[in-house]
Amino acid sequence: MLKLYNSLAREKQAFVPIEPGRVRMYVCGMTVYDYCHLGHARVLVVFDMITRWLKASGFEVTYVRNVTDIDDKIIKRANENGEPYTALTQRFIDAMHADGAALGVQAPDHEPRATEYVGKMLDMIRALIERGLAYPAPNGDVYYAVGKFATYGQLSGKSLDDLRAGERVEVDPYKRDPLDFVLWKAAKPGEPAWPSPWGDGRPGWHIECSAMGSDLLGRHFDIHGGGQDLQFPHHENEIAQSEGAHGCKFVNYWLHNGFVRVDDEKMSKSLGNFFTIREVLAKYDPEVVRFFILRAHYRSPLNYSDQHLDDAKAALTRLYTALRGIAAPAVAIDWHEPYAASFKAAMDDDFGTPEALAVLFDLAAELNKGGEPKQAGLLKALAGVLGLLERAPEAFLQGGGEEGDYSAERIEVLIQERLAARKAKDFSRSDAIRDELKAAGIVLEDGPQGTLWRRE
RNA sequence: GGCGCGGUAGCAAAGCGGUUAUGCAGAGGAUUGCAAAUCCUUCCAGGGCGGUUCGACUCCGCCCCGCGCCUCCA
Repeated sequence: MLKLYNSLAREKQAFVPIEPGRVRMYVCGMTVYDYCHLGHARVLVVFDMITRWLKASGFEVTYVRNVTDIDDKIIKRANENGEPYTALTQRFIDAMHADGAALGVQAPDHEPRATEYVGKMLDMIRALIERGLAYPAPNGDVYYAVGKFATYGQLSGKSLDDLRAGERVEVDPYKRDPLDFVLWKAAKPGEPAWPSPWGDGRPGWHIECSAMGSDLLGRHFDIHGGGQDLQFPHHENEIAQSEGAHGCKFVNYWLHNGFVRVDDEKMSKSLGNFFTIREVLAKYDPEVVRFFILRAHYRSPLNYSDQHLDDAKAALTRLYTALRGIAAPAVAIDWHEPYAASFKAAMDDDFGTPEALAVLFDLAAELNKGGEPKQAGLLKALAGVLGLLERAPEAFLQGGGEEGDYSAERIEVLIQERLAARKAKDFSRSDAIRDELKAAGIVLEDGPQGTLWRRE
């Protein structure tokens, strides 16, 4: 039985889908005005892992991850670059897809873009006004009247009074309550705009997810996810909009992943302490990055540093090393088999990937003691559920690092030369060859089946 | 100020009221021409103070420290 931590209830709960056997999940994706950083990588990988586990558990999953392709920062960046905002967003959507694919992230079933849903958003805003939950202001903006939504604050555990006490934003004079948020933003001259009953403008940020979620998954669906920083105000406002406009429960389970940190501080655009996925992939194998992310529990903070990536690489190397030289058969997982059962128990407990990975290491140790090929198949199958160990071991072990002056062919030639030297008991020559390769980051390992090599 | 999360061995990171987490690093041994990989053995824990309990890293309270949200943010 899958249990997951529901931010709305602030506790782990048994997962019961609305429709038996089916899961409908929405995750807030990226605002596309720059390259994705590691924090974005975490959202991509974590919810990919969650989707894979739901599917492995037998659910049919509909996974929606949106793209915010219109907002202030996009307009600003496009103006700075002197290009149409659509050119900017398309470029970074393409980059995001490339980064995600590198990290082994499967494409969501739907990837709606905000600009495609302006009509649906206007419908919702209209409904909110009719229900007395929103009001147009004289400046052409439309605001949500937070005080009219009785349960506002349910997700973030904040009361309106507390929020007012902590208010530190300049108050918009057109808002009836400083905490009211914008649904529709009047366009300034020259800005991208769509026609509306309240004048030309563009949607506020929060309304897009309400509109896209209900359109693709229905007004009431199972899981809504995103980074912890979206819990308030974004997700709180989504609830107010969706439940306000539709008059029914919006989402049953809210999932929030923890931050990636640098020097114990949140990695973020505003702090400027971020590393893009591409920067990291220039130094580390994408699977190492994926492993690094899954090695921590999805709700825990994850500190980024080269040392931690090096650790992840060493750990992943151990798994691939265990599989080396074994013809692993394709195995259909029997979830009653002891290792598989432990793995499942870990994953069913709020997606406990650290413990699930520990099971893989136990299996690898078993394999190293002379286990059967079937166990190698099981190791690959279980790891595959997490999107790991899907390559041939040699491809991982020999693929890392820079090729430099040593191609695989050149290394083979040197190995043969060393072999001949060893046969002739010319150990100084054979050691010289190994030292030469070692200096280039290539390790030789003599075994019963001959000499194997890998890049460090 | 309000609300919330966390402090585990050298580093990273989990579960668990009593039994080896796991990976890397360290020590000893096996193996190896030498190595590497692997195996065996082993060292190193649970911020502080109280409480509950036969027994707490695990539950409760207080304190200290760190972090997050309350403003765009994954």
